[in-house]
Amino acid sequence: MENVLISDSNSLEKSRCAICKIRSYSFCRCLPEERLKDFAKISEEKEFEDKKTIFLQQDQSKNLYNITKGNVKIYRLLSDGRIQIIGFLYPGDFFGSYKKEKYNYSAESIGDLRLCVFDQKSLDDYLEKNMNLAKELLHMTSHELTLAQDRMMVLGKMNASERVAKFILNISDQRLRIGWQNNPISIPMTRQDIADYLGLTLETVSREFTKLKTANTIKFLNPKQIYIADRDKLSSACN
Amino acid sequence: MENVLISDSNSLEKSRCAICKIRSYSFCRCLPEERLKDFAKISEEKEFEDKKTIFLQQDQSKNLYNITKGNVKIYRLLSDGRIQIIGFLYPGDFFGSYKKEKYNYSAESIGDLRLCVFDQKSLDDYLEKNMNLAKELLHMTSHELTLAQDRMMVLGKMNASERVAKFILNISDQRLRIGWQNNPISIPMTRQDIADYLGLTLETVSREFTKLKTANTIKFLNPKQIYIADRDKLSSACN
DNA sequence: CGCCATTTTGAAGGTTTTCAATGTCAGTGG
DNA sequence: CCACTGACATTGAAAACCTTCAAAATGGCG
Repeated sequence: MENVLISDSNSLEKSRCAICKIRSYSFCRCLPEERLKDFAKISEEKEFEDKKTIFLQQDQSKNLYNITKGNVKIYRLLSDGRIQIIGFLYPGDFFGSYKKEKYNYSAESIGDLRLCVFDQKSLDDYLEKNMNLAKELLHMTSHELTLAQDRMMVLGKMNASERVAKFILNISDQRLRIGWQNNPISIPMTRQDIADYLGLTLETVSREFTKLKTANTIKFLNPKQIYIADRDKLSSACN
Repeated sequence: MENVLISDSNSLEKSRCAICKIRSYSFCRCLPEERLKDFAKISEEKEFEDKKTIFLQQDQSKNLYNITKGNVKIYRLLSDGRIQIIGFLYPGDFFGSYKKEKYNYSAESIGDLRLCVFDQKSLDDYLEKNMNLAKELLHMTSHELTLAQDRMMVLGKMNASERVAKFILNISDQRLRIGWQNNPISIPMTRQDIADYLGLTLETVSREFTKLKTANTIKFLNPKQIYIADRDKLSSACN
């Protein structure tokens, strides 16, 4: 019975997009309700377990992805194995490539993950008929560029204490952005991941965490759960 | 007589854009010839001397800029005066902000500069009627993001020798991109600027230049003119 | 409860920075 | 014509910060 309702009536059928909880944080928020049904058709949802590769930098790019649940780390490798984590992505974040070329980075799940997968061509065709969506993507990409520039400052000019302090605040802010509590914050990635993100070693990251703990700026509920005890001190610690 | 021709005949009048030498390297390359005349009307060309501020980070953003001649440095400041140069821009490069908010960085001329200045609103309106332009901007912004991610790798994981080697190659590549000779390359910025771009001190940059010179990888025609003697060695030095 | 991965802590070492002095070059004036 | 000036670049030595290598501690999970 329910099957029948879901699969045929126009008025009663709710598309995957219509009931999507993170739509208001995604690029698709710019679409009017009546477009959601056909928009849902140009993507499919996929699930990934922890530490699964979504694509590698050297792969021929075909898709674009939107996170609906979980976290993704995107990273680059140097030929000798050195790694730089470009970013940790959250629900609502968008990644992949618009152009038929190699990807610019590799992408891997952190914890359980759910993604909307778009085909490059299908999305490009859809843009053609939906100027709003093209503009929204431009604004989002432009905003990502801002974040990337922020990270240049961190990686180029900040010392270890400042980097770690800023990292914690960034996580907190990002959680707030998608409507999660921003104080006891969970750190889903390992110390090694944090180090590769901040351009430090895991030992340095650990030492800086300890310093912040000793200064009563933060508390560790456990190694992956941080309570920010003094946000002002944390803010002033990252300049 | 010429004035008359320029100001009235539709068939004979050449718009500023129609005769623009760097159009093929700019976002406006995606416009068909017949659109150039009205496109030229939504921007005006401005000139700047060396070391002139185009805008500051804290300014309310109003404009978008396209370089038609010369170089621009875009940078961010920390409250204690530390500076990070986000990028050195070349003819054909596009900068500014799409949104009515603060700029994300400050911009300053390096040497004599000429810019096409666009009003945010006018360009946005123009996009509405020219999907191509919106897509082109999306692709260019997306490409900039790739470059920014490249720089995260440099700033986060590369040592001083690698950073300087990569810097020289980047300059060389960028010149090639806009059709300039890519071997004796001129370095328009100071050692301090290079240091602030690479997250190093000017002394370290100078020392690394000396090392490359001693290894016969590069030659200095003068402090601002570099001849790449061994491109392979330079390439392998940055990875 | 014990294992194993992860994290923390310790000590030595290295790369880059900092502080200081010297060198170079173009422009200016005697 | 040459010395002087000031901005920029190079070189040197000591110090700082982060890394490296090593060991101990912690915590999650069977």
